Order: sequence, then C-alpha cells, then structure tokens
Amino acid sequence: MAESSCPSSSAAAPSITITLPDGSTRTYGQGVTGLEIAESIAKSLAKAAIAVKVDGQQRDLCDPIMTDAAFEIITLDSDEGLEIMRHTVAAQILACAVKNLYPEAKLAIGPTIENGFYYDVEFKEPLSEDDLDKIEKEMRKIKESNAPIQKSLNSKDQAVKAFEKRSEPYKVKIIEESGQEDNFQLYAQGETGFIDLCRGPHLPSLKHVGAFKLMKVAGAYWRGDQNNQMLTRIYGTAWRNDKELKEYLQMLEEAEKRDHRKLGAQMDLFHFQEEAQGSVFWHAKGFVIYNQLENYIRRRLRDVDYQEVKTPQLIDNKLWEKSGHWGKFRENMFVVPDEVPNTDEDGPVITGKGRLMAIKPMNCPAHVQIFNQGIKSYRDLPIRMAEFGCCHRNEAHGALHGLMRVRQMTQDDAHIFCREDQILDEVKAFVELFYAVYQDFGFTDIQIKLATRPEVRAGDDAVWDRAEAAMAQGLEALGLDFEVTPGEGAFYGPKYEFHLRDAIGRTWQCGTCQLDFVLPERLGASYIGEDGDKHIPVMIHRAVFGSLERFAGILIESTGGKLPLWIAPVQAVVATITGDADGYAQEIYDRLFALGLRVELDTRNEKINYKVREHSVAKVPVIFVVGNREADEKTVAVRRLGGKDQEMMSLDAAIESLVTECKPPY
RNA sequence: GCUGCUGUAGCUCAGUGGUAGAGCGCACCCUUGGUAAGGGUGAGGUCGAGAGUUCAAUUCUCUCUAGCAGCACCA
Repeated sequence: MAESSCPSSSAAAPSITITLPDGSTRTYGQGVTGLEIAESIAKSLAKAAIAVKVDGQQRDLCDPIMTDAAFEIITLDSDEGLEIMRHTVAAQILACAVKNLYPEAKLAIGPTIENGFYYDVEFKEPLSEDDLDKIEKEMRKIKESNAPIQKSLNSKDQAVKAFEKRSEPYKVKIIEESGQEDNFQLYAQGETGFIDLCRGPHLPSLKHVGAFKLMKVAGAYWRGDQNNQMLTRIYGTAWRNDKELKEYLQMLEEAEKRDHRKLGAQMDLFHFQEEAQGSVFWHAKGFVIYNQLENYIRRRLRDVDYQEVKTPQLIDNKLWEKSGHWGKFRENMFVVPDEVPNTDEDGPVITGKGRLMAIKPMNCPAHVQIFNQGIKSYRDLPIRMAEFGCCHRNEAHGALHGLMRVRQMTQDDAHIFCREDQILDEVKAFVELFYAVYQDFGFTDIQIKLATRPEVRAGDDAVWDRAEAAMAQGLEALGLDFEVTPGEGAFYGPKYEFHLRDAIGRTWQCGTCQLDFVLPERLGASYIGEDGDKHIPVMIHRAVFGSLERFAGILIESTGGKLPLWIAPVQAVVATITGDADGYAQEIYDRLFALGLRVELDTRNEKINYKVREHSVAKVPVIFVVGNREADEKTVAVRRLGGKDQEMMSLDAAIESLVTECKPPY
C-alpha cells in the first residue's frame, strides 16, 4: 500500500518559519502543507492555488513542508501555473483518454513544451490526425469529471509493480533506469484507477483545467535515439480559457501567412522542384535579396580585415581523407567519379574505376590549402580568410525545409588562422561584428549557446580549458546571456551557436563560431613563431549569417515579406492614373533607374485602385502615383506600404528622399 | 532516414468507379478611371509517376516520387 504524502499537520510538531514573497513571515507547525498555508492566508487564495514554490522549488499543494522556507503560491495566472496546467492536461487527461480509447496503448513520456505539451505513446495501429477528434472528445469527458488528483509516494518496487500490473513497459523502464530508489511520485485521478508517474507538481483537481486542443500527431523516437522504437507523439496546446486558446490559434494562422515558402511563391522570389530537390531556384527578385545580403556582409568584412577568396567546388577525396571529412562526414557528401562517362547506349555510365572527387560540403580544408602556400610568420597572424562558398550537403530527405534547410547552400564563411593567445580577441571581435550585423536587421530575439567539449574529442584538456574559458569570456565581455550546452561541441573544439526564430517559433542556427585545434594539424598548417620554431595555428570557423539561404528565409519571415527598402526586390513602382501621364511616368522611371534604384513602371490600362492594391499585395514599399495634376506640377503622390495616406512631394524632393532611404545601413 | 498526412488549371481549393469544376491570375475587347479588386468574352488540366483490381481508375490497392508536420541529423 502506498503511503500518503499528505498527512495532516500535527499540532505537537515543532514550528517552522515561512517567508512570503512580500517578505513577511508566519509560523506554522512542521509538516504544514502549502494548501494549509494558503487557507490560513485567504480562502480565495486557497481556491485559486494550484501548486506552491518552496525555496524556489515547485511542489504540490499537499506536500508537507519540513523546514523554514521561502514560500510562494502558484496560481493559473502565472506562466508557471499555466505550465503546470499543461502538464496535467498531458499526463492526466490526454494519457487517460488514450488509455480509455486504446487500452493496449503504452504510455511513454508527456512533458510540456512552449505553448503546450505532447505525449509519446506506442499504439498497436497507426494513429492518424483524424483520430484526434475522438481523443479530444474523450478528454473533454474526463475534464468534466472534475476529478481530484492525488499523489502518493512509492518505493521502487511498488512503482514498478503498479506499472507492470497496467502493462506499461516504458514507465517501468523509466523507473528502473532512473537511478532513484525511493519516493516515486504516482498521481491518481479520482476513483478512475488511472495513474501516471510524474515529477509533478500537478493540479490538485481537473476543475482547474482550461481550454485545450490537440494539434497534430508525428513520430518520435523513444528517448530521442533513432536506433530505438518510434512512438507516436500527440501534440496539444492548452490555455487558461477559450479566449486565450482562440487567440493562440489565430496567432498561428497569422504566422503561417509569413511562411517564407508561401511568400517566396507569392512574391516571385524563388522556387523548388523535384529535379533539384533541396536546392533553390532563385528568381530575379529573390536573387536581389541574396545579392544584397552578400554585398552587405562583404562590406562589413572588408572593414574588419578579412580577405576574400574562392576555392574549388570539386576536390579529390584524398584531401577529404586527410582532413577527416571522409571519415566523419562522408554520408553527407556528394561524390563524383573523375571519369569520362561511357557513351554506349546499353553500357553502364561509369565503370566505378575512376578516382573519386567530392563536391565540397565545407570550405575549411580548401582555405588551409591557401594558408599553406608560402611560409607564414607569427607576424602574419591572424589571417582572416572569407569565402561565399557554395557547399553541397547530402541532407536527409526529411530534414529539408524550404530555404531553411537545403542541400546546396552558400555560407558567409570565413576561417581565422591565429595564435592561441589571439583567440580571445578574435572571438570578441567576431561577436561584436555579429551583433552589429544582427542589429542592422533588427534581430533581437537571439538564442546563444556555448557548446562545450564532447566525450569523444581531440586535443588535450588544458587546451580545451583555455578555449572554453576564452569563448565564455568573449560573450561575457559583451554582457550577453548564453546557455552552455555541455558535450555539444564539435570534436575539434568548442563553438557558439546563434539561433533565430522563424514565423511559427521554430529556431534555426544561423551564426556560428567554432574553435578548431585539429584541422590545421591534419592538413599540415604551420607558422614560424617568435622563437623560430614551427607552430600550428588555431583555426576559427565562423559565419555571421550562417547560410545566405537560411538567413534570407528568416528575414522574409521576420518581416512578413515587407523587406527593408535597401533589400526590397522592387523598391518603388511608378504607377499612372491615366494614359496622359505615361510620358511623365517614364521620365520619373528613367531618373530612378539611372540612380541605380530597383524600380518598375506601371502604365497598364487599369484603375489606380487596382494598381495600388496589386503592388501593395506584392509588398512594394513605395508607390509613386502620377496623373495629370502631377505631370503639370512636376510632383508625385508618394504612397508607402501599409500607409493610409499619400504625400504630395515635388519630384526632385521625392527622388532625393527615396535615394537616401534606399541606402543600406552599412 | 523514420512515423503520419497530402499531391486535381499558373495560384488557392471543390469533386467523382463511366476521362473534371470554382475563385483568383492570364489573353482579348470595352472602360482614361485619383490611392487596396470597373465590366464583358475566352484560353488553360494524360487529376505526381508506374503497376495491379475492374468492362471501365483521377477516384480502390500496391510500389515509387515529391511536398507538409514532427523525430533523428545539422547552417
């Protein structure tokens, strides 16, 4: 029999001091529960309470408090409260509904995620999205029961038995491999017989549950390992009430309109097709964006002492063997035989006897080849070598995603060859450059990760210590918050990852900065030090945008296609109201064109309403509208995207201000 | 690569075991209109590819392929 964790506090118990968030203190008997404290403060508070925080730790309302502690009550109004509610919806309502409808289903895990939750379940038959309605209906039934949720603490043996009895092998595995021996928390739902294993806390009762909706089903590997069984993951979202849920769903709908793949088609920027899976066909308008990005970063790099190079696309696999890519990265490489194809009708196209070449997946080995030409002195370092290198990676089909994940990409790549004592300065300079650039694009929601040494690595620990310290310092020096992801570094060195969000909140790594102690040595890079001896330089792989494709995708989504003037594929349209103004419009167009602006002329036989709407939908930032009046007075009516009114300006002034506005920020 | 879903006109999407429809767009005509859709007429599709079941397949089944969502992997 499980022992209850919710004993009533005994009057004879020694007293403890509870400190409330406002700083006031209260005295209670040892073992007092959060609920009892809440009741002693106010009845309404006890009613709204769903969990508590004891010394910053989330606990259930029924947990006894044994020592002096800082104490806080969690209600649904807080983010924490909402998350607890989502957790309960997953673990108690979704899981229970699944078991009611599919008794043979095996429950795995059901955590919360941003805006919702999921549950991984093994089903006998595949589950499709159509089944979600049925499950959701069952969930509503369960919610309406308003059942209380009771916790019990169990020994390992008791917990294992409870789940073996219910034939839940995943739960048993979790318990057995937890490394924990006692105090397994099982949450039971009223008299239903349903239990779930959970860290908690949970709502004290289902009556606190607000509005929820199941969103989608997908596959997910057990424990995130692709060698394991694939389970069915059911995603859902939950909110305090119907209104919040509706708002969230509407927000998602709006966000989908900003999807770069949708805008790419609507705005005639690029397309993809079967025959070149995962590679972009940039249309004229889209390529403007690409070129603007490239030229912008080129100007930036020039001013911080980078030199630009260009290296071969096809390189003999011998070099890839030497660099280590053949061993570590080959499954992501495209390999071509260096052989004249057989032209016989029936014969095989290639014999397979030719030497193998690989299309480069990265630029780094080629950059070392340039570094290796001639003898380098310590005085030459650092050498910052940049390349807008076009790389091909044979990405898994399921990984491809519009511009965000492609098989042919161009990185704003560079490699810095430096001495170990220069690492900190170089890393700092990079982060400064990175931030200056992202500011120009208005990106502020940037997640920074510092990925540190993995288990399998090259280089000795003293070097790793120094490298990781330098990288942490580089961020700290600029006062930036970052998350350390231990073990996530490359085998050759620690790295920064800079992540940006897309329209629906998925994050994508864009910028990166990686230290490398291995490649220069493998490829024989060296410099003559002050001491006259040969030394191996450190190599820093770094990219600000990451890939131009991905960055363009993120930019399109973050702006909803309303690109800043300097990047906009069409900066202005000159549109006529009547055919009488065609000559004047042409004159304006010619002047803007001569000034290097990207401008279009619209003298079509359409009403001005129609033209304005069409160019607005196409997200052209500025429309110069001209009719007879403007032609007579040498003026233009300037209409800006999203604006309600137009501004009458003299032609000269309008052109001058447009030219100024179209200037890049750098 | 794995799991599930989807593939019909340039785009968005209906629809059917008897070889297809709408809106937008496009072309032509009328309209010269003052800031987010003026009117008329017309042209467009081997219904993703292949195989099977059937008298008959765009529709049912299988395989392949691509896309979407997620997982794994990664800029």
